[in-house]
Amino acid sequence: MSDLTIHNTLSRQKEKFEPIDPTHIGMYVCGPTVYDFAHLGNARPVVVFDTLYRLLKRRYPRVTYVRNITDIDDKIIAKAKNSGEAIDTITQRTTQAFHEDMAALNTLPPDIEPLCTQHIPQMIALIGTLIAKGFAYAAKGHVLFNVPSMKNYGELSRRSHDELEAGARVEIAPYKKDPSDFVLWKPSAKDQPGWDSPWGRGRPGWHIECSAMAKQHLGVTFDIHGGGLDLIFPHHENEIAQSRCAHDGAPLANYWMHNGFLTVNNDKMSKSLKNFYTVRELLATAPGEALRLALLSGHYRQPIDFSIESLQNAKATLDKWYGALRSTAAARAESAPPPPALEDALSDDLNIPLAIAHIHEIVSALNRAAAPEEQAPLRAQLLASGEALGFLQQSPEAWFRWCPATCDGPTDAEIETQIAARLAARQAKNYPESDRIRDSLAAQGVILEDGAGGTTWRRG
RNA sequence: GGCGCGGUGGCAGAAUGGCGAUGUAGAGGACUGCAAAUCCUCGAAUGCCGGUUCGAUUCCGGCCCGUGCCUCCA
Repeated sequence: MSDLTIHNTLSRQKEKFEPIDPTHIGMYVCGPTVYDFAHLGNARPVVVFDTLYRLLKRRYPRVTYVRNITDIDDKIIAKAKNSGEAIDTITQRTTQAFHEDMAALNTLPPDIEPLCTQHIPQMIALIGTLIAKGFAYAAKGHVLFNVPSMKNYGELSRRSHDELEAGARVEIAPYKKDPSDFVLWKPSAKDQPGWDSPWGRGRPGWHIECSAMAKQHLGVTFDIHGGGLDLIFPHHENEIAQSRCAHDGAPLANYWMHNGFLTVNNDKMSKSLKNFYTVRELLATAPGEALRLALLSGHYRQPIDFSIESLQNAKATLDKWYGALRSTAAARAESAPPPPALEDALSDDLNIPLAIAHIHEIVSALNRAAAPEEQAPLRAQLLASGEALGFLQQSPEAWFRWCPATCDGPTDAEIETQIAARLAARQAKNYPESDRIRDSLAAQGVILEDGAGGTTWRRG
């Protein structure tokens, strides 16, 4: 197996991955703020880092994957105020929906999924350390990180302090010592959730949670930190500042990985632009696996322009893959590891499009193979390759019977009855009648395929 | 303004200092009662201009076009 290389945002280059401890890899990925359904852009890093997680698990004996849930945030507070719902109700419901949506995309759950609200003491301790070491200060109920106090601030995003000031576009709070200082702790009004702290009742700023939870679950320095491109600045930059300054300069993570954006009609998909699709609404129109393939069809660092057409293409591709499995179902596949070509593609900074091309080649070979003993090893390769990328884990029958949420066509049993009637007509050489049945089903979204082993069907 | 990313067949999308994958769409054929699926065959691409080089899509420079970040963001 070839070396694993990773594009490290710190160096803007591909680097050979050298784990801190080859027997135990640590990975942290920023998770959702739970105030609303996940949109497809939120799902991209989850799917991408799930694929990396699967690769790491095959290459190393143990991997700890941590993905947090941000369950305290001003957007959540605002949502609760507007809707009249309790914050806990919103965060728990949204977390559950997130879990359901991500499971539908065939993502494995992380090993640890910490909640911010359960790590307040760790955040307070970290803030205390930063104050004690002279990197943070309290002012008017806030605690702020003093950016000029850190010499190397800006290494990840490659921004100098001067550039930050030049680009400042927000109103600068009067209690800040420096315009680029950011909040570690802020006061809560009586009607806002808050926790007692040495600086009064308040709540954490956005960035401190990840520093505190990463330290708690992965230690001071760990291997890989992932997230979307837009988190590089300010979120990850500030995480680095907090953690390094609290830990005498020790790195937070050795490798920083960032996925590219998802666009819709070439515009960034975002809640503020209101041009987003939620995962949930798309799952009503297409199988989760097709959504996953659409999200993985481009390299993880490149932008992906999502469209309904790209989703349909992904579904058609999976139809072909599952079709190969269905037509060779008689050849029992033993289990096998994914082929080296696929592992090499994934090990080269997660070249998923190339890995998918290898799957196409296996499918073609499987379709060409006539003898069961020839098919069996190819099936094994196909199933293993699919699992490596989070595909092909259901039965072909289940795949082809998938129905959208609005499914109002014939039931499985009705289809079987029609197929039997058509078979009788065919045997009587009553082709007008058999074609009428087939056309009738086709009009209802059911496609029949006559094969050597009988007639199969699928919902299109 | 500062920092950054990208431009490859109709579309999607890899790779590469020398034969430019893969999928899809398209054309033809095999198979089929007819289809569908599958298989076979075929046509089809490196934004523009320079430079380095025996050779550039790849490296360098310029230009054009698109796009992201610069304290809500995956």
